[in-house]
Amino acid sequence: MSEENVRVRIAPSPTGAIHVGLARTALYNYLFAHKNKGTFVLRIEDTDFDRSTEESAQAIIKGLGWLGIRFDEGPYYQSQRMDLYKSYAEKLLQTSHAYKCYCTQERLEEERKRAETERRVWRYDRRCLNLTDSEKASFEAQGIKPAIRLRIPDGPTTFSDLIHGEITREAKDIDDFVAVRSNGIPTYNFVVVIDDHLMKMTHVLRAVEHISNTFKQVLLYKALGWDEPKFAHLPLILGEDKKKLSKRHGAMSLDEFRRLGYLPDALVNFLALLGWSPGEDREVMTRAELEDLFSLERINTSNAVFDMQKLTWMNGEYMRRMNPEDLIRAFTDWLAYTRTELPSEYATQELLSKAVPMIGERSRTLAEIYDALLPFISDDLTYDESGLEKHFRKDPDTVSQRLKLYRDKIEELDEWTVESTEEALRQLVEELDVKAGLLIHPVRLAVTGRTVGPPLFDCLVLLGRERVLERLGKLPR
RNA sequence: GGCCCCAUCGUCUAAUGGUUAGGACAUCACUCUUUCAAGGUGAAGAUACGGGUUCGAUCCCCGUUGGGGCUACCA
Repeated sequence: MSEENVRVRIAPSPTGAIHVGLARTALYNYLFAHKNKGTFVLRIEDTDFDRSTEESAQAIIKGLGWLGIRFDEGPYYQSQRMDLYKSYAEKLLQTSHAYKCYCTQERLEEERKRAETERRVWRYDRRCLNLTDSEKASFEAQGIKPAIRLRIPDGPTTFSDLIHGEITREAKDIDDFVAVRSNGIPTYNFVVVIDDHLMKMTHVLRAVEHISNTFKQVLLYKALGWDEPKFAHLPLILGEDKKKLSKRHGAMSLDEFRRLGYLPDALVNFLALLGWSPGEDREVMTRAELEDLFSLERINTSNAVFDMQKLTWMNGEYMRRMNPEDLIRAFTDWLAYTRTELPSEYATQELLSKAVPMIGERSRTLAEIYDALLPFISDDLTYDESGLEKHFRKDPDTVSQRLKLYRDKIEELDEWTVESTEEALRQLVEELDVKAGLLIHPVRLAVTGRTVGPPLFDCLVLLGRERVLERLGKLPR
């Protein structure tokens, strides 16, 4: 199924860190646009002057850029389009679809609270709906600036959602909401309609939390005599606690994922699968495949819990499929992004080019690579406690003796290679008539401080003879 | 509280008015292996409940329960 001249947008409010919910919504819009050869627009909804920051707007653009989500138009800033909105408010007033409201916020707040304690439903009581001219004049004389409210017409309001089907709400359940604040700044529900119309949006894909706003917006489209776009309300991404993602959920900002060492492609793939599935048991997909397979019809109705473990698994999949050069670049980019300095003495390009692919094979995030790299780029070893317990403390004298024997053997080696160091160990093992593991494990522990890592003899070569001899002589207790 | 949305393994999901309800992550075994990771094999694990409709419902309808969202002169 292909749509004609698709135009979609994301319209984030720049009021904080960009989190994965926004990223997923952006991704779906982006995929939908690409799939239909349409246009993807970014519009910054900064009508809340108190909370909006340019910094946050930039972070959103950067964050999406990191994910490889590019837009074809924008960013448009609503704060720069204020003049445009005025005439439409005026028009609503003239056609009696809206009215001026002089109620103070304090009074409304009070009423709301009272209703709450009395367990009554509060809705604006339309006190200002039928104000006479003289009443209005009196308020104006007192210097009270009016807000503009939309008059919700009687009867049910229905819209057809591409994912949920028809959804209806009765007029009594919709508030005469404020379209223009008393300070003259229009609100989200008002400008979103104007901009979506003016920008010729054909589809609005956004999270289900906007369903209740949609009724207000549909009414606005009607009042202004415009056709509405098609709506599709996406399921929410929930945290482990099954609540909507918010600031409370710590590691959920894009920046945080980047710091933790996740790859944008892996995150995109994972996010795509949160609320959508291509069927046929497909999971790991390239971006091109994603664009090709994506369709609104296969978006789910129910919310999805963000499963960090699965993301981590998928990230590992991507890391293992990367070629060495790309992996090294991703790793060094990550170092730069997190401002992680490597000790220059050992952290040479040469070492990185050998070590990173080897370590990357057994890591799931870039941060894990860094951690596993530590023994090779620093002489400040910390020894794994359970490793010491298992491979050393049970019989320290014997182990020390064996390590010393191995040290003596490899000190004499003509060449320092994976083969030669292994051959030396095999010989020693035979001479001592013990299992190879009895030597391998303590040696690994002594030279890396760890019980896990790349194959031992690769580690030895990576470290170089000098450091290996040094470490074999400096035993843990 | 009111309104709205939702309901398949712990999690992400697939499927059909008739299937042994499939896959993935996670878990647990076993295997491979110098460790770890990866790989291989296998195990355990779901149609929330109650009514209908139907020859037959996980699937369609209603209700219950549960979860979620919204309930601003935020978006």
